[in-house]
Amino acid sequence: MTQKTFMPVLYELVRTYQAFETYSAAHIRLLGLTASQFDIIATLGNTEGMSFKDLGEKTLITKGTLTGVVDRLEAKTLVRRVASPKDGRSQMVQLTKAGEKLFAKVFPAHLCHLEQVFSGLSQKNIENTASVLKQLRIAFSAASLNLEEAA
Amino acid sequence: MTQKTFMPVLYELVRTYQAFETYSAAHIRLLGLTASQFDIIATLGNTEGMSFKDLGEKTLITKGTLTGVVDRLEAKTLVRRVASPKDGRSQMVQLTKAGEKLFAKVFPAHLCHLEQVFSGLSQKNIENTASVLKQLRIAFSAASLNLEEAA
DNA sequence: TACATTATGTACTAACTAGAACTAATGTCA
DNA sequence: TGACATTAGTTCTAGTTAGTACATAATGTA
Repeated sequence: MTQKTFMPVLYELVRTYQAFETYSAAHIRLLGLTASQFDIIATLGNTEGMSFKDLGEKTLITKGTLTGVVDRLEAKTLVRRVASPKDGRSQMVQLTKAGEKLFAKVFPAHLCHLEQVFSGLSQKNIENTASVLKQLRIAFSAASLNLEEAA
Repeated sequence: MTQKTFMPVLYELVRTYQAFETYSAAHIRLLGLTASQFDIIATLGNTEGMSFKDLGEKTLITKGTLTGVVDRLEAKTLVRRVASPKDGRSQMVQLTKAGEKLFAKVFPAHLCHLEQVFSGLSQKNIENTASVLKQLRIAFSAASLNLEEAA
């Protein structure tokens, strides 16, 4: 490991993620949304809405950022904030009628766009890729935990 | 493929990249740099410098962004701009003495930090992960090319 | 119950981001 | 050579990003 044999896998991780992001975001932009806005619409679709906390965990958007993105979606009247009846600190975020309508349009369209990427890959290959990525993700989680414990 | 069986692999790609980014950036911040600044310092280390174009391709930073990041590194006197002798449009970016000194310090330190992630993974696993990621990246490139050709 | 701790969301900052419009320099080709 | 297209880098904009500090509300404990 002293040969830094892990560099190629990090290189590929970053390049592949970037390739996904570029491919995906370009299509989302044509639909009139940013990648973050799409993630939120997609996450809220077919739900009763959820708290900022849950929404942030699902979309990987940190809370400070999420406030701003939801502000802009609210300004477009695609989502609304509703005070949680259970917790006075918590705000629920829900799709509006317009948000649901947009979800019904853009979500399938974007899945279709993504699907084309995988037409040349076997089911087995796809499953295997997900599996090895998960192992790598767990290795990062473990390393992060080690740091916290040391602190 | 109509079952959207590719969703798990995209989920893992995004989560794993995010885990890497969070783990890596937290350490880089302790070293007094941002992730982008580190990428540039690391790319320029042990070179004679390179053009904005080459630097952008290696670091995956687009040119508009790169101007700003280099501005800030220049303000810290870690890099300098030098007009290309061959091409009047082109600027070369080089590490200054201070930049080289910082490179010599932070680059090994960060590699060491990253290395710990891979201590629990076999060499074979690491190589395999890089290989399947590359296949996925190529699938994204091919899909992007299809779009360009259609246009 | 009173106090301390924790959790939720917002405000603010510095920085990054891609894209588009722009300037200046280079390359093409008729 | 002259007109045209392309390329390199800058500028500008709207938006995202993480982190920190903060106000408010909920929870745990004495």
